[in-house]
Amino acid sequence: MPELPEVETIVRQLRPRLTGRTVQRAEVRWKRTVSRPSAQQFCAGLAGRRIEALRRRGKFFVFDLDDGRALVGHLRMTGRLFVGRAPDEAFARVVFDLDGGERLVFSDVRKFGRLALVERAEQATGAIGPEPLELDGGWLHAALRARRRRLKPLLLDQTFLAGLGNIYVDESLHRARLHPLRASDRVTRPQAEALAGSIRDTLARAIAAEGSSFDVFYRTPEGQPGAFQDEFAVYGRGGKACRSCGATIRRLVVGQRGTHVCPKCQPAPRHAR
DNA sequence: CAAGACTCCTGACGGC
DNA sequence: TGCCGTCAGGAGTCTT
Repeated sequence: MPELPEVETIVRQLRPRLTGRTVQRAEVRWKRTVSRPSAQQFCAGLAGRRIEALRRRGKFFVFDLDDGRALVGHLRMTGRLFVGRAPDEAFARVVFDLDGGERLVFSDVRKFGRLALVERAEQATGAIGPEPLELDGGWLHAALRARRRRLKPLLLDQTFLAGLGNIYVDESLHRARLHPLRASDRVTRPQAEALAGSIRDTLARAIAAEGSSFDVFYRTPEGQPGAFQDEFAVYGRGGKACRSCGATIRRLVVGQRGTHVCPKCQPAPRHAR
């Protein structure tokens, strides 16, 4: 599942290849992939537009266009972006013909991914929380205490913090030695500092590794897998030994999400919400 | 306000 | 071998 590090990697790789390019034509092959406006208006609005800049906001990628509007997209589970040929043409949902004869393909097996053409990027991203790469421990402490939520679902909530998904929440909580069921309003200041640090550090290391690829769904636009899955401490490691203490990693379900914890490093809270 | 259920999708996987 | 049920999961919506 592409999360912040994967989207960041994709944007970094696409930036030199797409900046300054013009979209000559857009073709929508699966209408629901375009969330707004209509597929027809989406194509008409993009024709002839030059891509001025590429950036990321949370898990969204944003292409700023020369008319002031923005093409905003979310990969959700299985969305992928390719310049040139898509490995499997059957999953190409939206195809952009660029100047110079190249093309950009939005491919998506499960069809959850979305693209939008909007006046301002915020219209597509909604009011999401701050970026976590420079997360401040003091801010996080205050924000956690202002809510009464379990830590994991709160960290997954994009309106609270933008960019974390199932993998990096589990990894960050383990590194901070906090249990996912811990009540957010019972996190101490030092624990919040540790959590902020582990989130920043986990994301930075994942970006350095160009993201995580443990199934066929995430590849960089260059077609390469990421390498961060080799550094997972808990995610997908249920039944295996914790690398820091040797205890057996457990898999539980929190908020309908597969969740991985080390019972020794992350003791269950007395006051779980 | 918090949390659970349900929905959208399809490939992968376990069971027989 | 092959069919079938179940599951995973980001985020929005609805219900409790």
